[in-house]
Amino acid sequence: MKNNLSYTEENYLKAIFSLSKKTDSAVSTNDLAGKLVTNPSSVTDMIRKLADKNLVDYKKYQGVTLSKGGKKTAISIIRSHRLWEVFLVKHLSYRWDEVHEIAEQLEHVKSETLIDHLDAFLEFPTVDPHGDPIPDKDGNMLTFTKKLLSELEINQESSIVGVRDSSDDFLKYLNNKGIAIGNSIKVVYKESFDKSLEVILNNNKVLITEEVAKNLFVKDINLKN
Amino acid sequence: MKNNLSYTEENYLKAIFSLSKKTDSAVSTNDLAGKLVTNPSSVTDMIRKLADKNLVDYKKYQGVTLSKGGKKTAISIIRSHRLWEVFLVKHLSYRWDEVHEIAEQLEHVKSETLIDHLDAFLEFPTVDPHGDPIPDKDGNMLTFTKKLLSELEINQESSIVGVRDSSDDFLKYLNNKGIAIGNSIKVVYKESFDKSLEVILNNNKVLITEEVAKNLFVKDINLKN
DNA sequence: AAAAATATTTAGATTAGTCTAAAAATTAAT
DNA sequence: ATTAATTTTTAGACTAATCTAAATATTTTT
Ligand SMILES: [Mn+2]
Ligand SMILES: [Mn+2]
Ligand SMILES: [Mn+2]
Ligand SMILES: [Mn+2]
Repeated sequence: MKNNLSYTEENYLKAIFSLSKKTDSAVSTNDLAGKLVTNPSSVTDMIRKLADKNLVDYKKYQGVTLSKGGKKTAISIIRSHRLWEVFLVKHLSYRWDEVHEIAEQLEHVKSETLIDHLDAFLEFPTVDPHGDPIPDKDGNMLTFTKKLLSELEINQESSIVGVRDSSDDFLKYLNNKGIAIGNSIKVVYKESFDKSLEVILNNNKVLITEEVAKNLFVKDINLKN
Repeated sequence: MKNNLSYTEENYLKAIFSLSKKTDSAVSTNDLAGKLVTNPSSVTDMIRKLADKNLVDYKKYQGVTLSKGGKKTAISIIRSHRLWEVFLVKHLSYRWDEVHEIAEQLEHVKSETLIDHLDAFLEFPTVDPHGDPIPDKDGNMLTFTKKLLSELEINQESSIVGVRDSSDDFLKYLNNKGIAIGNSIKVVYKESFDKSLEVILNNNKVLITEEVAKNLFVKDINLKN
């Protein structure tokens, strides 16, 4: 398990993982370039390099998928990222909308033992401050069932478990409105005209626009956990 | 204060700081190359770059010194390094001989606020696990007076405050012998034959070789603090 | 099925940091 | 004060990662 990948290679693996989860198929050069804010030609170069290291499977013009090893590495970086986010929020008093950029750097620190020590110190959290599941030592993570707030049935008791849009702008917006992971939520009225929702959030009646409702995940309590 | 130096540039500044403190004069190209385990020619290149950024003062064949800004930056990286070391030992249950390499990476994480948050979380420690002083927010640090154990007067009560050799080998040795920062120490007999010392360390009589005595700093209690 | 549009790859340049070998400057020894 | 040894700089090459522009391939539209 002596990987020793560069900062850049690790970011490519993470990006491929994240994009392939959405579409559940090979990731295109252009999509990857978009995600990493670089040029398609640069992506081609790097994919070749990762393929040489057996971290991805790649055939010209066919897109790229993670190999078994590549996926394992990607997951371990995601684990590192999310644990650091928990640390920053729980112990360094950052808000959940402030931690992503710092975690982007911390996730690349190389050590055989660091992340497991951090995990223990944090008492093995299972979700990060944005509600995303944290893989354990072996790469397993909760796949709790969730749905968009916009799809939640009326009068169904639920709670906020994550965000679809994790841009700084959106997180800041939520923060201003006092909306956070773990908040209880129930839709009491759906306005058909503008698709806005009247909800009870932590016992307060609040209006939620369609745009927001489409970017908030809530727990789907029809299914266990 | 928008520095944005590379990992490498930061390491050069740290190395220049550390070498210039020892000799208290301009640092030679060769010494720097030795410290950074690189070639003199590479050092010349990098020094030029740092001089262009006004981080060092440099004239051909004359060695290099830190500018005011360069020194400030160097100190802030040292602050970061030492605070992370405290974190790793105090909260992630590492031993003091295990933390240096990880801190070498963590010290370079860029954030306006991270280190001050960490400092507060750690409750503003003034020394790191190796007994080295931690600069505060403004770059001030304790300059407690210390001397080598080999120079300590007989029967003088003192305590261990640091190491001169901070190689892994030496730290591991100390760890095995149960010698750590803060331990009380008193020399009861100096053997003239091999320059070994008989000392009382934490109320136990122990034999210390010259080699070890020359690499352990003890508090010089003749002077205040 | 050909043309047009889009996606991807190739070719060649660029930058940061490093390296080796050779040249020049400085310092030490005779 | 020459010569010799050492230190430092220059010159040129190399790798990783990126970029622009041009060349191919693929997909979509007609
Ligand atoms: Mn994040
Ligand atoms: Mn997150
Ligand atoms: Mn250290
Ligand atoms: Mn230290």
